Amino acid sequence: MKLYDTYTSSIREFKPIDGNNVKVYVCGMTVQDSPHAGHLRTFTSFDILRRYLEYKGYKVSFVQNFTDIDDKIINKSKELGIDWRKIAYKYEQEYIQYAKLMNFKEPDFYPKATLHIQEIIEIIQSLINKGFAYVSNGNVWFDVSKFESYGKLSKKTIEELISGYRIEPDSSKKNPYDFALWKAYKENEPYWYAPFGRGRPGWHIECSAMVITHLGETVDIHGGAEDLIFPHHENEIAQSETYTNKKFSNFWIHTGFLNIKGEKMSKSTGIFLSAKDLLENYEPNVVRLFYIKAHYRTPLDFSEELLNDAKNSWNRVKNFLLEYSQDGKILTDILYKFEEAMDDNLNTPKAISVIFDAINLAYKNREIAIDVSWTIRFLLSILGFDINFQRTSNRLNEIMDIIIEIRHELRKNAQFELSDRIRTRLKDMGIVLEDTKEGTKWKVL
RNA sequence: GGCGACUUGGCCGAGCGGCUAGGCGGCGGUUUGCAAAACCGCUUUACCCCGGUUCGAAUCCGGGAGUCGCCUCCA
Repeated sequence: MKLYDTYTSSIREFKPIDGNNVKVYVCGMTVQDSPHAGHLRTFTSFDILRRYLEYKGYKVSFVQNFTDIDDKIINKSKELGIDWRKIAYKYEQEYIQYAKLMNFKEPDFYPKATLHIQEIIEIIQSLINKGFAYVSNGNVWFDVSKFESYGKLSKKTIEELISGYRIEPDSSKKNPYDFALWKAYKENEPYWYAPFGRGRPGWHIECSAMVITHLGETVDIHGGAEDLIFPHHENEIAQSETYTNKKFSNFWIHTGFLNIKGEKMSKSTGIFLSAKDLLENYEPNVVRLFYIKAHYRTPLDFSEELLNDAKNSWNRVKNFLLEYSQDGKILTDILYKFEEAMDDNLNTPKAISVIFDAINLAYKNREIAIDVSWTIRFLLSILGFDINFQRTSNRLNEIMDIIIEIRHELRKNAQFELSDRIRTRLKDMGIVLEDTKEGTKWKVL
């Protein structure tokens, strides 16, 4: 299996460091606000990475954090007069709610920054002792000039960074590109005691602490969306590798953005679609299909039209699976093509085309349809789709039997107006009737 | 300004030097009481532009144009 690695800017063969065990760390949400559709795209990509690695037989340790302390959370707390912990908890729970809806496989652990303050302090103290960090006005800064390979992930040099620096540097820094490991206490802000003064962790350090605590000094895969390459992941590398003297991650995987009209979806610009709005209007399977119809590294534009395309595509899959819902056997030639696509840096658009090819084939060659359907169900489950959509109560089955029986009488007597009205009304509430030669079939959309 | 990614038919989107990608939409037909679902056919020489390499390039090389991202918080 091959994966694109940002660090080497190349597609490389993936091999776990430790036998069959794969350690994956994904940078999760800073719980400062409700999740939006862009977040869901990113985490869908990593959900599929994780599921596919497991399908390949690896034992995956999957950790995705919550950063539950930062400037925006504190500001919001001040603004609303609500304890910052309550705000963080609220958005954390919101994220988990949507993650469940999206059928993201639950991470082995959801660590939180504020539960790792001791580990953070230990790392910072070590960096100070090693001479890579310095205390200034109660802040602790990482001295970037000391870390030789700074910029190697984002392909930047310190010189370039200086020339491009666009904001007023903090006066307590030696160099404008030094970043905060620890922020000095300010009035009315949360703080913890540390040997170098009370304050709170800067952004970046919490991830290093959580990775090292839960997965170890070197992980197989570290990921996030592409906006994390710089400075977040660059800084994680600098502080972690200085602390451990070991390579921090074997692979760096970054996902493309979800855009709206070509512009990056982002809370700060106001251009975004909330997870709530998205999932109220489209079922999770459709959303998932929409996301993975594009490769995870390419930018993807959001629009109603494209969501509807995905919805119609999904209906084709669903219709096929509902028509052939019996147990069958796995067709290995389809499975092989699917694996070939997925092994190639998770080429989900190609993998989906394998599924549609198989459906087309089955419709033209119905004796294999049951096995094709069975195979597709298997493939969809690897991709994280929830295919148990036939859940209907016995009560509903009985009611539908009665309705269909009555409609049958009506149609026999050519009372089409009435029978059509029943069909239309049911369709409005999401129950579709199909009058076929073999009788009337129904399904819940 | 620096660095990076991208540019494929009406729309989305694979493609990694020769072999129909796939989906959605549209049109016509088969089927149906009408629908739905499905099937068949069509949607005519798709690959940003200009050079080059090659028997052969959407695919490789050079140049140009454009879009987006990162360089500040961001999935």
